Amino acid sequence: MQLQNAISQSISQALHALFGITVDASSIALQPTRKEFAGSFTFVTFPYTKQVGKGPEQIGQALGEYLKEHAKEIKDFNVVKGFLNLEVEEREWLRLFRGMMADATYGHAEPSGRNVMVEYSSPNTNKPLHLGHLRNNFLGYSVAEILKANGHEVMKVNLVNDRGIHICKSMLAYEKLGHDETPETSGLKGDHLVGKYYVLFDRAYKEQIDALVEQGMDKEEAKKKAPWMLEAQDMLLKWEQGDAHVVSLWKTMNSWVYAGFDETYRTIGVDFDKFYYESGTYTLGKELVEEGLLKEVFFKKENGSVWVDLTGEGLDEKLLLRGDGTSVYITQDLGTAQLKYDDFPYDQSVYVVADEQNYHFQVLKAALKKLGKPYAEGIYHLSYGMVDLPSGKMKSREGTVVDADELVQEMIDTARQQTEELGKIEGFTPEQAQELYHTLAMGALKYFLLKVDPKKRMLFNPQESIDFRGNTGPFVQYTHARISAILRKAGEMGIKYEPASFDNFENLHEVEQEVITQLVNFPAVVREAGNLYAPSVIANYAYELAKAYNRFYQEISIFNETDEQARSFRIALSAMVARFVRESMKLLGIEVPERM
RNA sequence: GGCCCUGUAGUUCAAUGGAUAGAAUAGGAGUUUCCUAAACUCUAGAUCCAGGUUCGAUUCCUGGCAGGGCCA
Repeated sequence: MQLQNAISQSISQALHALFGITVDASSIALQPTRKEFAGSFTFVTFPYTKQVGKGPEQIGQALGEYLKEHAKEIKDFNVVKGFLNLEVEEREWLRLFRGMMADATYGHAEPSGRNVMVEYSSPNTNKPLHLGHLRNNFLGYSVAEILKANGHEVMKVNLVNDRGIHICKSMLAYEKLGHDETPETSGLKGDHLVGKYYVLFDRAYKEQIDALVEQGMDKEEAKKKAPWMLEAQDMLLKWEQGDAHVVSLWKTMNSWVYAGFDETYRTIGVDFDKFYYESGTYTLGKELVEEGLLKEVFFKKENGSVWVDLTGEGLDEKLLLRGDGTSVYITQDLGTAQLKYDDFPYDQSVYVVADEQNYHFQVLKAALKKLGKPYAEGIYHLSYGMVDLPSGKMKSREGTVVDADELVQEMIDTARQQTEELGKIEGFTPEQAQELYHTLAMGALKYFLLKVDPKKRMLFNPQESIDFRGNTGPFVQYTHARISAILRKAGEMGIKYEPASFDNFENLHEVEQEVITQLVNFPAVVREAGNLYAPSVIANYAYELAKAYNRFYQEISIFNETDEQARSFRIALSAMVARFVRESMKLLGIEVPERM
């Protein structure tokens, strides 16, 4: 990065010296040179033709000559149309390379002094996690890691949706049909056990609706009048009144679910600094509504309901509190935003929530702004699209969901099968092999879900989507394993590769320079990923780096090299690639194996 | 009906307004006495449509079309 800044500076000077125009160096953008042309960085001259009063080629030529003469970093140049391609001196690449070797925190920003809260996962407690939750969890965890690397203080929180009609449905079905079965007696993971009763409720509920419709009732009416629905609603009421029996059942069933979630979270490698529970937050927000009325930014309608007028913001009028004084979703979200801010005064609050809530978050942010809350501006909805299956949309009630636990297990089985077919587990203990399968499975899955722009819907094909070849997690992991083998061998042979061991080395191969170019990009990539909340930027980088290295690995021999300086340099280069691959993958929540 | 998001090779994904639109996979042709072939090399194949802004548009604007979502 310092290299690009230096070159931009030189171009700025050249523009002034040659043409007498003043262009700030920070506004001079360089782009990577396309690989069919010689050079590393390209400066586009088209935008300056009017100011300078010369043609794009002329400007390029003049700039190139000036830079070759005056800028010590520039070795040579060529001009193609309005594109000035600049070649960088080899010793400059090596200087940069030595610089990153000496800097253990290369790519990590200094502490920013900013607090960022990242809320993600936020499951319902009536059923187990599915594929869509995995996208959420991986995104949230990765974004948190990326923000940390950008120097922010990060708090990861999980707002568990542990109350409401949905959990009452599971509870009711359990009371009717459960026969006191427990995770222990059934052998089912707690969240799956509770999920089973959610499905059973739905099945019975549908039958009851059908029966009522057959008796001549209107379908909408039947949905409201079905006996189990009435009972579930009654149960919710009792829960709110603190009924001992209902609360006790609720606690028991939730504890099963939490045990199940804990296990899944551990398996997929995500964690949280703090949990919030909706049962503790659902009454919040009413004070803020009152505050809004006092400040006259909210208003009351005749029936007593409270609204906010957001038509000035391009939104609608939005209900904040019902006429009978009961909350709607947005009410508690207002209160929870305040609670979170009181707990951890944040500059940014990231909500990792599916894109069906886009409108909801616009309203939340706008309403908090109306209230004049200092934290409103920092609210950011990290919206992501659904994960579709080849058969279409996942629907939990129709049983077309991909269960998270099952999917992870299938991935592990696939990893085992592939590894065994390739005969790659010689010398592994059974425990090591198991660990490797898990690492590969999670690497494939996380990489697959994170390499895509979050806001796009994505397609998941269980048969085809998870590959271990090409642009995949295991490809990147494989690169790390290869390098690990090289470093082990270097260790066995007692070969040193600290900077002093290649002091006089200077003849860089093209592929070696390519690799260094990728390495140099690392800090800018981390920053960009942080600014955009985009793990995909990191994933693409890790892939490009691994690919550049594999090309190098294929073309250039390390241990057959007779020049000791060159050999040491190549080992050092490999070690640096391994380091950035490891760090990039860590930002995605993916581990890398020493061998595979 | 109003608002929001998305449309790129057969398929799954890339591309701060820049060059001949990149990858992967599937297809075709190769690379193994040499550090791990889960790799590498070559080949063929795409911007939903119509306008506009610009030296230059996959990208920005307008209007369609298609898919998805939200609000009544």
